[in-house]
Amino acid sequence: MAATLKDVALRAGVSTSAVSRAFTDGASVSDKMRRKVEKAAAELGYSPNFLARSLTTRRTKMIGLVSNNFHNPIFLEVFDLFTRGLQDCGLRPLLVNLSNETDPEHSVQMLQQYSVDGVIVASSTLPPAFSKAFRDRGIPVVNTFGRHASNPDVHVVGIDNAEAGRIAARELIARGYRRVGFLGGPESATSTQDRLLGFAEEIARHPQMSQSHSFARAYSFEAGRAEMQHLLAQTQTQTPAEAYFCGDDVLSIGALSAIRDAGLRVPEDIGLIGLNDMEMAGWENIALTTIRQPIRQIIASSVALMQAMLDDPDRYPEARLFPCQVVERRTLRPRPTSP
Amino acid sequence: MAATLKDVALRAGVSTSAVSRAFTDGASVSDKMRRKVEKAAAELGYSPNFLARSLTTRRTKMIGLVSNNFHNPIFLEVFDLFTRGLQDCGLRPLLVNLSNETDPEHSVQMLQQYSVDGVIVASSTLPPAFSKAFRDRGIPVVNTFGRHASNPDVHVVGIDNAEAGRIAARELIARGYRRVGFLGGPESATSTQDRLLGFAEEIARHPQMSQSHSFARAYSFEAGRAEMQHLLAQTQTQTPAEAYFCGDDVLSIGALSAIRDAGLRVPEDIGLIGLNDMEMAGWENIALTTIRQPIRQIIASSVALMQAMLDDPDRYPEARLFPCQVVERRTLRPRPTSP
DNA sequence: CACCCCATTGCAAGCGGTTGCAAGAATGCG
DNA sequence: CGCATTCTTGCAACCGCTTGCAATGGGGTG
Repeated sequence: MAATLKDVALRAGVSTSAVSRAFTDGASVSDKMRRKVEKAAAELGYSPNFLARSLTTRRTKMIGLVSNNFHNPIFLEVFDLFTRGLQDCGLRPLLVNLSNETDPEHSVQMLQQYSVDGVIVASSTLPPAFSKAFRDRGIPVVNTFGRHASNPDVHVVGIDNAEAGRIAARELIARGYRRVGFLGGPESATSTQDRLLGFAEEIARHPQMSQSHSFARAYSFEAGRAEMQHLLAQTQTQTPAEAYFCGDDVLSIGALSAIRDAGLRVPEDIGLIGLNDMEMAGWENIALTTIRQPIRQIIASSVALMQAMLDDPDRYPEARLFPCQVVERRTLRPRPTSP
Repeated sequence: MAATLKDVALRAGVSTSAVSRAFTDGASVSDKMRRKVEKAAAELGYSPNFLARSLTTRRTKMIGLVSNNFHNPIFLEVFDLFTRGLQDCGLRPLLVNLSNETDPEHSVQMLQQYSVDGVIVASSTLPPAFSKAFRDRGIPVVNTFGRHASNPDVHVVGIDNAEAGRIAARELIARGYRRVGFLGGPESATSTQDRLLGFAEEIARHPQMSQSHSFARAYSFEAGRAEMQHLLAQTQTQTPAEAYFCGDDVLSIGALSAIRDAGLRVPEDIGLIGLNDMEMAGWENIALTTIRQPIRQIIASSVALMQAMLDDPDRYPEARLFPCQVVERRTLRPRPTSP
């Protein structure tokens, strides 16, 4: 079918090694030889087979990109940035969707069988043990959006989720809210746990504050909407919060929709603060006050870290955390003007 | 590093062929042999190297998944469905982001070098010639969301875009609009061209109707919003349309935001009909009337077609088109009640 | 001109598997 | 029990490419 090394060698009247070297930069080849080979290769439309090459070089330049979050639009940007970032380094993402995978171990094995050079786990809802499984098999792994504390064995890039929770809490406190709620993603996600932790801890430091917690079943609009509907339906039995910190913008936007459906106003009746600052958060009819997670930096850093690990797989694991900032729009009431 | 075939053979005291066969289903091996091999393999933690295998079998089970649309949330669902669909067939998507690739030819070559078994081009904004380039190199290709007419050489799965344009036109006509507008995606996209074609053609059949056309620079919220702002700003110099057919829901939603920002109401002042029926279209505060594109079916069919082509690469090219339906919500005024 | 050095080239042995072929083992039949 | 037939198994070549090693040859030096 396609021309092979041997075909080119034959045509150029040289050895296969010569051809191989002509296609390897940094190899020892004379200019004359290279030209001769390139000519023959061009005539045959030859280009080297990466997979055959990888057999001896032990480098496939393929990176497993694993996620289970295909319902949060921010992940479209995540995939965009990752694929472009990897491509720019000459790496190829092998995408793995773990959404309804019963057995993550299966994916670990599969990626190993494809000899990926490394794996990026882009998720905070997959158990830390999953990322570790790669490391245990000697495959470099970066857990983007992961939890650093629980996983000292694995490289983590993301934000300090507990700190993000604290920031949200401080923001609500500063605006004079008293009864606040945490509306998180799945309770099993490390990001949810940590955001809750920081949030609850900070609120608890202020005796005048009261707090309640609830969790959406996924990081998605629908889940956020459903959970908020649920909260609003309970108002007979318990007092609703004056403002909610939602564990992600998608949850906030879902919640916003539920609140408006119920005939309530934001921020007059209920305040909301999200996390991420997704594109939509800035839309006129949403105008979500949120905590901005620096996605571009996080992903650029993840890719750079992966590259570094390809050179030195035994690199000492590190956590790269990026600071978050509040982006004020119009879903929280204004801070009281100082007297 | 990892155990190889030979290691297992040695340990089990059998030939490498035996081990190879034990891991190939349908191969001629006795149960006893298989058990013996499996035992040794388990002890060594062996699993076969797919890439080495592919060298002789000439099947990598990798499928190039190429797109350039990373700003339309519908594509998150597209990726979700594709990755799961492919995984369920034991295929692995190698994701290629062509967003700002200067030279698509480069990607064609790269995918060839990785010996993908086939390529799915999920885009209507890439030139048909791109899909054809794969076919010309003997790589099975499916162009999902592609244009069938212009590309009789390539398998296409999607909708009949011209018909979708006609449906939109009929819908606007039936609701008594007179001055209508087409607000499409990039003019170079085949989907835009065809939707416009059908739309314009149908409108032109009604002498009482007038139409205008404009194009957003991309299929994204921002682009739709910008283009609508532009249209609204022109009202001094020309009469705006009473209703717009937007070439995609993201454009509609962007346009909606621009219209509301301008202090106008939908559908009272301006009507909108979109295309896709993305999740968000159903949200309470959007409630977009739109033409539903059956994404799940389209993608399931694309994957099935790809599978069929792996068995028979010379399969005669076909176009699989799925019908669209209008989903009525609240961005068009009601049909006049019959007298 | 003899000698040494180094850049270039080819040889051949892999990388981790698969597979056609032929020999050996097991099975069925009369 | 003998023989034909079907299963199993191992051998060895090969998939397409890389690379250590040794051989070649050209150029510089004294």
